[in-house]
Amino acid sequence: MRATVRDVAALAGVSPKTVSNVINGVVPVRAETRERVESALAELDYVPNMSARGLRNGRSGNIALALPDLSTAYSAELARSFVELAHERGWAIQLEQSGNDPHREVELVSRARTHLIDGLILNPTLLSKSVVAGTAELPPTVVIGEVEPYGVDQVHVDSQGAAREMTEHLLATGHRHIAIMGGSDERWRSATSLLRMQGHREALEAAGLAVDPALNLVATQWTPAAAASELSAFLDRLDRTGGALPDAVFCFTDAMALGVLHVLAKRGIRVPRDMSVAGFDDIDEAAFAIPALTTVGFDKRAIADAALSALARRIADSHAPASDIVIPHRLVHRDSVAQRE
Amino acid sequence: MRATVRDVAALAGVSPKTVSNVINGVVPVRAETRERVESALAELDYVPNMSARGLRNGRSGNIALALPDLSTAYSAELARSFVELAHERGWAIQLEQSGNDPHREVELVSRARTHLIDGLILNPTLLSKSVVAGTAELPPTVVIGEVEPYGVDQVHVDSQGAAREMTEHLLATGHRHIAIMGGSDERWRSATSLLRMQGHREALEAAGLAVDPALNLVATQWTPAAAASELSAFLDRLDRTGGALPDAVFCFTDAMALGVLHVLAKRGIRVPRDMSVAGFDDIDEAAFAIPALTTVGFDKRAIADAALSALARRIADSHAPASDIVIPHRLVHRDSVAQRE
DNA sequence: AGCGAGCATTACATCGTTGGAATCGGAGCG
DNA sequence: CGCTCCGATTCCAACGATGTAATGCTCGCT
Repeated sequence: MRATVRDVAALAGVSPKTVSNVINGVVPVRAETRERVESALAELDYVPNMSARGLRNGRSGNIALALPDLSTAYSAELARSFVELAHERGWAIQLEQSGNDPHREVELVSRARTHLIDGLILNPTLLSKSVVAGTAELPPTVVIGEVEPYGVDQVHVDSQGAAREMTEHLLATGHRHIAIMGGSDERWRSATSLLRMQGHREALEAAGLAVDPALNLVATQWTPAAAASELSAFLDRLDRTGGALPDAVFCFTDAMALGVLHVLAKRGIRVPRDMSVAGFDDIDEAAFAIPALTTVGFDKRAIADAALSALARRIADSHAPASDIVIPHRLVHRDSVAQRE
Repeated sequence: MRATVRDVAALAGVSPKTVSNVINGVVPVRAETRERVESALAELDYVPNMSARGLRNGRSGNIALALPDLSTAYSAELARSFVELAHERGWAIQLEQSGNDPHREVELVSRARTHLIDGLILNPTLLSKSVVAGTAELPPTVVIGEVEPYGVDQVHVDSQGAAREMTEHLLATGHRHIAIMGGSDERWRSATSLLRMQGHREALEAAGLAVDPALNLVATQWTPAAAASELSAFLDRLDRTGGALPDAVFCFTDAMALGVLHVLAKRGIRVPRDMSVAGFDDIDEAAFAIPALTTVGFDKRAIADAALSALARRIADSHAPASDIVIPHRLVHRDSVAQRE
């Protein structure tokens, strides 16, 4: 059996509480006593029982990380940073998947209590104001990504600004017919998508160009497969109608850009010579795409760090004002965008 | 505050234990009483406190999933399946990263007890027999991947057989100088790598060919970046010495294949015309590589399912004989391997 | 030596749940 | 009518850690 504080106390010749004091280090303990206890701890290989500790002080040491689709590279990179940084703070990460299912998002928020969660980090795609507001008792929650501000702590990049910059860059390099992959329409919409569309539109309008709705490609999932199939359908449509190719595709995630690059390569459309492609996220694979992907980069570790800090603050003081932390981004210039004549 | 069994009991006019009996359903409860309790449960929106339950009966409902590198696509896909399937069994997944650090692997195994873990699913790269054997009290553990059999439940694909088949396929399509990416040598080794090398060697020898150690490319991490840099160094070496290009590269993971494809594209070495490339894992991105990657596919969901079943069995009966489940694989033929005349 | 101050340590109770033993109530039997 | 028996329910204790209040100890000062 595992050693308990009682065992350690007996071995060190002190009371259980003194052992607890040594471990937690808040109450002062005489140096000599501490030493005895510590060697007893080591000898018995004591590991605290988190259930008991959690029961006593209401903390489990677990926080949930809920991501929309765990199988994407972006999720993986984010999860990695979270696990590493949470560890440094003595937290373990419980992984949850929200899917693109709004019911699941609601359930996660309301049922988070089931599994000993001290806090919840949520990356919603669809979560709307009412969902969170409607829940009486929310666990301490930090939202990654951009949603309507509803008084919850948020950490995110400036999607709108970044999209505007990328489109400005495409315009500056001579592109005039820029398709977007991952747009929203009446069939499918997400907060992130809308913001990136908005930034894109702003850049176009500032340049005196109109938004062409035919160039808004909607992917119901932000995966390579969905993007590939959407782009194929689009190109087929162009073939039939004899429409002109766009000179660039701005993909709202790198994952979709990979699907786009694949389809273009397969059809003999050369990137960037015939068409430029830009992404968003700067996932590890982006640098190894063919050609290397020009994209919007930001520090995923910084997101995790900021989110965990915000969560720690929220747990400590549930009435603190909601924070809204913006993680800086930058355009990462690689080889998939070329200067047009 | 959250409602407790006491609150529910008071509302239903019964004792706490009766409430517990209703919830757990092992001890018979009169239908009329059960109804009263159940409506009280619903009214108070009772959620059991898992810390207390865990303290009482030693179960937390959490299992740990420890993967070597969480940022890879393969890890992400696996994690996704695990999270989904674990949920169906009422478990939550706690994510851990073992890195390629053997100390960390040891620590995970021995310290797993810290965080209320009912079981551990471990995907070791380096874990050796002694590590697990040396630990006095192992939590119920299932190993994903192939390691020396040391009496622990295992779930894995037949790496050796799959590698042999892939090399046979490359030989059958006329390749004669096959480099491997992800091999082991005195500097770096992993069980998986050694098995795949072994399968590769068997195929070569069966065809009467010798293994050329110069074609064994070692990547200290199985990432696109490491593979790209290793391949670049190799090609530079060939340039200097005027050696002949291999006609194929068999990458021991798809992630590395992506790095390899990128380097080849950048150097103008056409795939598959000048050189074939094969992978292993069939990650989602493999179908969207340029060209689409020929690889070894297997059902990641089946791995998760088998591992969870094995773990459930192990938790129920810690003395059950160790199982060794082999997940079937298949060659997935795409466009990165061509017939050499 | 005596006394209080102040720090180190202990005893006890408690967190919420659930095994196990004890108890209660009602049905069945002599 | 009383007794047994059995199923349903209750009571009690325990899981392990820790906050609180009480106690013990040492030291310095007179």
